Amino acid sequence: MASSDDLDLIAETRRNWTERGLRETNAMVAATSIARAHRIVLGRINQALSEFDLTFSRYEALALLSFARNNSMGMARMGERLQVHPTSVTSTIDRLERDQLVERKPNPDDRRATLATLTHQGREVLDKATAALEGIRWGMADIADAHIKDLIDGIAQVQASAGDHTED
Amino acid sequence: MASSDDLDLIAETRRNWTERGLRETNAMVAATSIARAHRIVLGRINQALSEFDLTFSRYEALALLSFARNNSMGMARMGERLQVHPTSVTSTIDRLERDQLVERKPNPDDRRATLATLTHQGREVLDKATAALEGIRWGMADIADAHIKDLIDGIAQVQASAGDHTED
DNA sequence: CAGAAATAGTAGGACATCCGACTATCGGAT
DNA sequence: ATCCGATAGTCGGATGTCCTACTATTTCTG
Repeated sequence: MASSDDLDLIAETRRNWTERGLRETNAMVAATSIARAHRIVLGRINQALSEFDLTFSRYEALALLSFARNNSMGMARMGERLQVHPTSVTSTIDRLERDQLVERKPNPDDRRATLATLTHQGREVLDKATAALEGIRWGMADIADAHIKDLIDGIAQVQASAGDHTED
Repeated sequence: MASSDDLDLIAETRRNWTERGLRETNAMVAATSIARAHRIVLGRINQALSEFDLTFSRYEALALLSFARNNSMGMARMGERLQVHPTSVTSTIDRLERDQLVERKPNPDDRRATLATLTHQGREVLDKATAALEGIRWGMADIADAHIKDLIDGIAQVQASAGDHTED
């Protein structure tokens, strides 16, 4: 089974590092595991979304707008909510606007600001894409719900610690 | 504290989706959490590595070569071990070779293949970078070791399930 | 042994992400 | 009222990742 190969891979990596005298092997394994899990899960999700010419980043942006008042939100606020750099928001909205899923509109109260607004077409695509993602359980495949909860708890530790270190 | 803001963010997202009637909210939260944890941890690691003009991807490649016989390995095998696409290996080795941390050498036993070999300079940079990463606990900051172990176990479920679904 | 299938690596293109720099605008302090 | 720092958004550049397509070899098959 390929799954046992994967576990062997990690075990061997840990062994190599331990032989070399590394202290924080658990932290090292966690970091590499997060990177690999990210590639695995994002790969599955993006494949499911490719049918709609979407990526997970763009999907998240659409979903965020769909929860906002008037389906509309300033770009800076989107960056805060999605926890990405402002220039990433620009890039994401560029592509969503190109595909007519989102519109840029000026903010009448602040001429610096731009409001991203979900279009009717954007809403329709979002709903279909959501159904597709539910079908694949957001890339979590056949992992038991109990395991998923443990995973969320573990990652929450990372996210919680992030708030205390963003001010470097 | 910003950390509670982060948790609020997740809680609010979950609430929004639940109101909309989503079934697999745990899977959804897990997927978005992995993506954000990845950005957080990789950001910390890459910042620590920037001092050495390295990124985590390139660091992983150097480390992999350092464990190989003769500090040398075929590119295809590197892709398997790092679990990335062959073209990503080409790109990574390109940059490592540009910085003279790795050399490409022909494989005398197979004229299709190319061996990536760690240079003396690459080994020195790797050792310094490893010390720096230990200093920041591979981006896992002040998370308790017990929590890290739980996180690893949770992610292992994702990786284990990956082997059974790559043949789509 | 000749042709087909598989494998190794690269080239070109699309995206997502970050950083530094830049313009426009807002707001507060003097 | 005016000047200066903070904020909103974009631009250009670098990197990492994937995909498709292509060349060069190797290996299998009939």
